[in-house]
Formats: sequence, structure tokens, C-alpha cells
Amino acid sequence: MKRKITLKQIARELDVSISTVSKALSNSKEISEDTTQKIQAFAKLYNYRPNNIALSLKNRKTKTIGILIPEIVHHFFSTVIRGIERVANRRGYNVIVGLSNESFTKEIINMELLANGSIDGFILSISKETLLKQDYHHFNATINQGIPIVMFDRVVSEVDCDKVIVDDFKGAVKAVEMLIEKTCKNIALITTMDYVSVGRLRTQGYLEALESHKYVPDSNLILKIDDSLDVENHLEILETEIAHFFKSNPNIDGVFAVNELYAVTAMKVARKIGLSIPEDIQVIGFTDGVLSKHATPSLTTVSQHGQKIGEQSANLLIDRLEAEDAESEQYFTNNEQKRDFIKMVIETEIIERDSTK
Amino acid sequence: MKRKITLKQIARELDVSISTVSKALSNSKEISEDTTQKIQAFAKLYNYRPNNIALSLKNRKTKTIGILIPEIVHHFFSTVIRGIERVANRRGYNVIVGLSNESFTKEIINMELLANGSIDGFILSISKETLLKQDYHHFNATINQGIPIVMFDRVVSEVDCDKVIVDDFKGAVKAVEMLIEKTCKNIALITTMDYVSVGRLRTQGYLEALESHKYVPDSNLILKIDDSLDVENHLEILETEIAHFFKSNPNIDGVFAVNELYAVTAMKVARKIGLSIPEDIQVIGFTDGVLSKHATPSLTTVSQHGQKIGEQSANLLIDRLEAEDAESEQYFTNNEQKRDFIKMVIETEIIERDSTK
DNA sequence: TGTCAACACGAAAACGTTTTCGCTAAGAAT
DNA sequence: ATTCTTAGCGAAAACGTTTTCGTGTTGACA
Repeated sequence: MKRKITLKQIARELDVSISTVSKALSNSKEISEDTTQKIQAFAKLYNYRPNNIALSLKNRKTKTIGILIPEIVHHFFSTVIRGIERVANRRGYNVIVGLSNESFTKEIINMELLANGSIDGFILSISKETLLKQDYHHFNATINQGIPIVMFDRVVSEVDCDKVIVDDFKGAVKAVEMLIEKTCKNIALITTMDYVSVGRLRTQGYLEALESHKYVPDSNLILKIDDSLDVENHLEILETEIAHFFKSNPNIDGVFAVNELYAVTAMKVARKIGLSIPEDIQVIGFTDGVLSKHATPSLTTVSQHGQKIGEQSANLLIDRLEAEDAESEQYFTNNEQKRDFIKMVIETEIIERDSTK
Repeated sequence: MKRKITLKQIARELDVSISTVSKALSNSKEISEDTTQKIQAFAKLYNYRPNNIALSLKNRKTKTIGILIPEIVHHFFSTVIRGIERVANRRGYNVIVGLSNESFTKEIINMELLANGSIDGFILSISKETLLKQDYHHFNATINQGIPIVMFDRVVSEVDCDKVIVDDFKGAVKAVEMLIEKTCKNIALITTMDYVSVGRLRTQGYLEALESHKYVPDSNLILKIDDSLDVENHLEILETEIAHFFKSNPNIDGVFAVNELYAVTAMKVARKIGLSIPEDIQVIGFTDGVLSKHATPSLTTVSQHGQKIGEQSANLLIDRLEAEDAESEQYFTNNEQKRDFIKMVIETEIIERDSTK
């Protein structure tokens, strides 16, 4: 077991100075061709690679991005990670992931841990508990330390940073309009509690679409699920709630659900009580995950393009990091020319499958 | 925007030496109570936190684990990551993830990138292309550099390291035996090509179960899917292959599939050609993912306990890392007492749902 | 012969820590 | 009065780089 070789060792072995080795390896013309060749050959032979940590310390940048998400066993989030990793890798960055597990405290701990030099910037989606508490001081503290943040999906106006979101509102409008077009008369909504911004926005889109088409929103047709009651028998509760919902509103002929689990469960429940899809009830979900694709019938859904969200987030962050770099190299630092914060909206797209006519 | 404060700045501000500050902050009794208090108060005020990178360089260890997996948008792998992150975090480590995207080259590049000081050890699952090529030199090279590796799920005997696997063989045996018990007479297998070891092992388990129960294996009842033909219309191809398979073997009354996608697709196809589940055909899958839970009918499946795999892998790796630590602190390094490599087997468990009687 | 530029290289600082080893001064012990 | 402890602190090395600034040698040129 031989440890990795260092400049110092090469220098000693070849009886030159460390500086000479370093320069030779970067093809500096300060060094004669002879010694350059000798050193490069030796370095190649021993498979020399500069130590990343030492470089990070010297350059005061780590070339790694911190990702902080509420949950990783989740199709949408893992898709986003894939997108981030793609462009990060292409642009020479690594990614280090932290999971908040939807917890405020874990979010803070993770941020502080990574902010102490481990990363150059964050890409994150806010945890539910944080959204509930509405306490965003840790984000602003991080930004004040000079560590840029890009927020995606679950964002918040109280923090000044780049943001990448899907057009939840418009996506919902499009979905509901499609149901209207397909002649649904009583369109139900299955959504989450309002403190999750995406749930709120999709709900607003639902209402907007109804009103602009002269439908009268009926609060009986809106089912709000409280998913703070965690796991375990969550699925059963969901099923019974939806079953009760359908039974007390037999006139429902269209359902818009704000995520695919609700949509798929709705279909399952509907079938159980003798309704067939899409004949009796048409269903549209949100988030194009693996469930939508393989459900029976396959689910028409609003795709969020998670990978694209990840890619754009990464580009935004790296752009800013490298802009800072360039800036700090200028003689006259012109503060005014800093790029404004961008709020990038990724268009949704409806993928038609078999749960609509 | 104030950069993070350093020991040097505190020292200058309080007119003491850097060493004094460092010692005071670690409550060294070399320093008088007076100065200690003064320094600690100042540090707290300015929210001093030691710089991780500097610590890593000094200690020659980063307290971070490199995860290298073929794909992240995948229920099993993300579950494993969650497990790793859990124990890593608890034991004071961070995780940095790299995706090989099933590519040999990307696997190597990622490893080399991270091996240059960024991480203390790897937890990885081998890419398909690497398995095909059977070229494992990069793993051995990394180990020789003193960077320990833990492999999970897709492992290989050519590399000497800790391994965590599920008992694919036994899991398959149990699944097939359950079908036998439920009076299936002609049990089909839907599997992958043999170079993916998990596919091979599950296939062997299938055969073993049949033989030990005096069933005669029939090669017509085995469908091998070549999933190297990538994405795009992969799903359609899968469906037509399965449809053709069912039609040419109308006697099939039980199906064991080596992953949940194959199982769910088999159910879908079966229903399409008029067979009902579980009455006409009973189906068991492998991998307890989101698909199995929400399919209709819900799928009986062999659960792999991905999170547990991740947790065990992380514990194995960190144990070894900290053992090395302890060892290097001993005066007489006793090489003989090194822990042998462990192959840990995580038991599978059958979760019965509605696709079996 | 003396001056100067070019060439080839080395010394040292810096990034932010921790830790070992001195050093000084004061009090205790002889 | 002299030596020995000890408390309290600082200097410096080390981790592995890169980069700036010398510095010595050579050859050319006046």
C-alpha cells in the first residue's frame, strides 16, 4: 500500500526543488526542456495527481457544489440531482449531498457543516418544516458569508438568490383546462396543505382555470390532505379519505391531483368503488414519475422536467461562482455590475396517457 | 458580505498568537482562564468555525465518503444512499456522490477525481459496462493507494474488499417456492442477461427451487431481456417480448421476475391478453419499490432492504477507516491484526400483496 | 574586461489548522 | 542566594499546492 506521491517526494527523488517540479508539470517555460521531460516522465510513471484538498485550500475554492434536499427516495428529487450532477461534472465540479429529511434542524446542521469550507455554493429545496416555521435566517446567513445559493422547486421570496421553479400555476391551469376540454363537468382537486408552496400554487391554478371558463368552484370538490402525519399507515388513510371524498361527491367526473401518488391512489380507489377510468372519471396528475408511466391505466400527467431543473440550477450557480472569480481578479472591483438574481421558470408539459379520453 | 473569520484574525484582534487562540478554543489548560474566556467569547461573537479544508489537509483525512453508483433515478439506489447518509451523518461523515451512468469510463474518471484527496473511502456498486468488460484494475488501484472500498449489490470476487449483498439466490428460491406452494405448475422466469451478477444469481435460485421440488426446468419458460439496448422505446420492446412469451407459452401460471419493472409489465401484458391476476397467473417480483406498492394489483415482491444495505455498508467502511486511524497511532504497528474482509449478506423478505393468491 | 540580458532554478510565502517544543518569569524548594 | 518547577504563552513545522521574487550562471556585446 503506497500512499499517493507528492511534489515533495518527486523533488527529493529527482534532486530538484518543489517549485521546479510544480512548474515543470504545468509546462512553465521557466524550466528547461530537459528537466521538464525528466520530471513529467517520473510523474507519469508514479501516476502523480495533485491533491485536491491542498488545491482547495490554496485557491480558496473547492469546486464542489452542496445539494440539500428534503428526501432522496423520491423520483423528482433524484431526477434533479441527476441533472445537477450532469452539468456539474461537465463543468468540473463535484456534488456533495445532504438530506434534510424535511426537518428544520437537520437542514441547518447540514448547511453549517458544509458551509465551513467544504463547498463553493448550494443548490437546495426547502424542507417542509422550514416552510412551516417560515424561519429563513440560515439561508441569509449563508449568503452573507459569501456562499451563493440556488433554490429550486420549493422557493421563498424572503431569500434573495437565484431560483429555478416549474410553473406550478400554469401547469395546473393547463391540466384543468384539458379536463374541461374533455368535457368534464365536475372537476375535483386533490391537494396538500397550503404551506407547501407548490401545493398552494397548483391549487390556485385549478381555481383560475375553473373561473376563466365560467365554472363555479365548489369547495366540496377540493380535498386537502395533511401529509404531516407521517408514513406508516399514511397510504391507508389516504385511500379512505379519497374513498369518502368520492362517495360524498358522486358527481365528480374529473380529478386533478397535485402529485402522482394522489392521482394513482385516486384511480385505485375509483376502480374499487366501481368507477372506470377514463370513462367515468378522468384523472390528471402532477410530476411525471415512474408511477405515472406504469400505473394502470397509465396516467396523464404534468411533467416537471426535473432533470432540466437540475441542469439550470447548476448552470446558474456555476455561472455566478465563476463570475465572482473573474470579478475578484479585476483591479477595480465594480460592484454595480453584479448580475441580478434570476428566477427561472421551467415550462411544464402535459403527457397524455390513458387516464384521460 | 463578510468572509468567515479565521484563527489568524482572532489572534490579531485580541493581540495574542494563533497557537494561543487554537488552544483556548479547544480548552487546553495551557492557557489561563482569563484569556480562554476572552477568546471563546470573541469566537462565539463572530461565529467562528474551523475551516474543514484546512483540517482535512492537516489531518490527512476528509471525513467524507464517496458514493459511486450507476444511476440515481432508481428506487433501490436512492434507498441505499439514504441509508448511507443516515449513518455517515450520525458518525460525523459527509457523502459525495458520483454517477457512473453504467459507463466504464465515467466510473474510472469519477473514481480518480475523488481519490485525489477528496474522500477517505468509497461505497460503490459496479456499472454494467464494467461488469461486461470484467476490467477491475481501477478498484484494485484505489485500494492499493490506501483508500478502502465497500461494494454493495453488484459485487465481484476479483476485488478484495468488504461487500454487502442481498441474498439474491436465496431470495429467488423463496419466491419460487412460494409460487410452488401456491400450486403453480408452470413457473416462468423473466430475467436479465447473465453478466449482471444479480440477474445470474436470481436465475440460479429459480432453477434450484424448481429442481429441489422435482420440477423440470424448461428453457422455454425463461425469458432473458437484453437491457443494453437503451431507453427510448425500451418499454415497448419489453412489452412485445413478454406478450410473445406469454402467447407461445399459454401454460404459464406463475411468473417470477428479477425486478419490479419486469413484474409490473408482465402483469400489464397479461391483463391485456385477457388473463387475470392472481387467478390465472400469479406474479412475484424482486425489489420492493414504489411500483410494487402501487401497481394494480399490488405486487408480491422480494424486498431487498436497500436502506439497511446502505447503513451496513457505511458502518463497514467507517469501522475500517477508524481502525486504520487507531492502528497508525500505535507504536508497534501490528499488521497481522488487520480485520479480514467481510462479506455481509442482508436477508431478503417476501412481502405478500395481491398478485399472489 | 566589464555590463547586461536571458536562462534555469530555488526560497519562501500563502491558504487555515494543530501540535510540539521552546522560552520567560515567577514562585517554590534547597 | 541559587536552582528547580510550573504556568502561560509564542514560534515554527507540518499537511500539499502555486506563485512571486530572488539569485547564480552563462553568453553576448560594448
